[in-house]
Amino acid sequence: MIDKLDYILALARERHFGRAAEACGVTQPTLSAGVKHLEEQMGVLLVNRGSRFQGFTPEGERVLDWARRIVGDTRSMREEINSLRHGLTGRLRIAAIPTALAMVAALTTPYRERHANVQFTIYSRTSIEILDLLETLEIDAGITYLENEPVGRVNAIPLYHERYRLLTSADAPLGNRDTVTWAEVAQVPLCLLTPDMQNRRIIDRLIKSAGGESRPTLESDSMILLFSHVRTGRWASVMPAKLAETLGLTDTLRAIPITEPEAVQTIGLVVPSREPMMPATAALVAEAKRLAPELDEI
Amino acid sequence: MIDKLDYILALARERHFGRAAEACGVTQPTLSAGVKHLEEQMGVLLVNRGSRFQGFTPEGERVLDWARRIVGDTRSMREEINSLRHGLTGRLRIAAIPTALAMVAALTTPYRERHANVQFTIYSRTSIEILDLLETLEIDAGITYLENEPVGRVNAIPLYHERYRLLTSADAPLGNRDTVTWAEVAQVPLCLLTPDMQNRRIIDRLIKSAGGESRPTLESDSMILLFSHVRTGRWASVMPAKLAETLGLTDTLRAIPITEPEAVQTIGLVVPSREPMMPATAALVAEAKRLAPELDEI
DNA sequence: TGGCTTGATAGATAAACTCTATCGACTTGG
DNA sequence: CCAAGTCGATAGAGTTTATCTATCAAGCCA
Repeated sequence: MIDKLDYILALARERHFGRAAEACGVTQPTLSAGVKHLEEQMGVLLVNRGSRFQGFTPEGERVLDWARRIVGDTRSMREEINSLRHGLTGRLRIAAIPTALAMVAALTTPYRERHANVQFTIYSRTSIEILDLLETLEIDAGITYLENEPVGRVNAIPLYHERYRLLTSADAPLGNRDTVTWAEVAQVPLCLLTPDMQNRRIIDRLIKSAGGESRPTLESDSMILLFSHVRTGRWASVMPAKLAETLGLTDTLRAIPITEPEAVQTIGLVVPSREPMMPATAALVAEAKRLAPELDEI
Repeated sequence: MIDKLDYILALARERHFGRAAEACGVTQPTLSAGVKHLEEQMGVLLVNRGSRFQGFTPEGERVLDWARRIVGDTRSMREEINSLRHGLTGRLRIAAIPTALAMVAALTTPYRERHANVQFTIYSRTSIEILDLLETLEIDAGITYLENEPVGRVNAIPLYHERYRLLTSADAPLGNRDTVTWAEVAQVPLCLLTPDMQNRRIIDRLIKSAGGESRPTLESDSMILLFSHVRTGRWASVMPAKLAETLGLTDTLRAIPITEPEAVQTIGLVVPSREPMMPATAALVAEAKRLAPELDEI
């Protein structure tokens, strides 16, 4: 029964019987039979088919919802019982927004001190994707903005505050300043994240509210790429202070506070709001709460 | 897998392999094998055995907790999918405190108008037992006091307010009064519920705070029994106004408001706090919310 | 000790599961 | 319009799992 529920979860992810079967470690006929069996048990078709996968029926969608919960709980149960005997083990799947990636180490490092047998998989995703992945339980935790855009049925633990800096070389325009305004930043050609990133949308909004217009000369979904451009001394960017510090400032590369307004975003850990949590996730939440007070000091 | 979890739930209820097997509709060896299989999967003993059932190990208790959730969700899923096609069906298990039993009909009657295919099982239990049954998901909803004693992880919907009356014959002492005080009530020989009932504890507290002492001449766990005694004209009791009205007042049998203080208890529907609820339970909550405003008018 | 209760075990049978191989419907590119 | 490819369903065989009946061994109580 639980296996079958797992089948349709894979099917929802892969949208393809063959690949879903592979993901479950069974052959395609086995998965097909499993789905069919589930449909017989429920007395209703769950999957629309017509010589290929065509999505789920409304009933199928509801079953999917329950299946995520039931399969997730089953997994949590195993992990909990296992952790009672061998301490925390398993793999923690975390997704973080690109601008927060540099801060993840602050969380994972002390965590690993305590729980050496837990492994991590960390994805770089947009804030919207993170909420989706949390909803479908494909990740155990996310690190993203806690404000601005609605978060769904999740628990949030504030981690630190993101403040913006103009990252530019010292000999570029504005490069000698102690602070700059958003109105001034709006005049500079920038490298920014792509507009599917909330960070970009926030910066666009700030520039716009300062009367400017955001027309970046270069866009990318990779902070590394943006930073490497700025590093040449010929480009500028706007990024969170902590990220700039982590990536490394030099004499010629400056991170200048941007004021008027001094924008502050709260970044936090978000986990699916289900009682009880997986032990490994609960430990991550504990670590986040322990860490939060000192993170803004760094 | 889910079957096996069901086995240990039955085992927890029955505390006996044979009876648990019977409750699950399988033979005892099948249930034994199922439990053993579960223990192998978890890699840890779940049940303490020594030629007979001796309770669960700590790990077993945790698995039980998860099993209630997982099995409950599975059941909820089936019910929901079924209700999408055939409307609400199934059986709603409700437990109510004795003093609220007369009010249950106010909830079940309009419910049944809307959902004719839902069947009811209604238990009379103490408020403490109701919370236990909710915790272990052995009932779908309870009707009990919302105040005084802590309710656990449940959602509560207020239904109505319980006000106390001295139920006595017109020609008995105090029988001609329009109101009486708790101090006066304390002087009268009473028939009351047994002390395991919260209603009794509340009345004891009220009598005590009025300087009296509660020494009922007759105790029972059945309101019917108390009422039938009062009906003879030779006994008196304290019971909620609504209950007295439901049981039927006559010229010679009076329900006299008790004042100083005028004690009011909130009675409400409580359901397990899990998202999402079973559709039949959700409909009961909806009915309760619909009904609550008018119940106090009756 | 002897009878009773309780849960584990053995062996037979039935049911369920999963695989390989193949089919038929549909899509796509030439 | 056809040939090749993709996708999911189906058939049939082999294996595994589940469940039953019958029986056993340990503990309990008189």
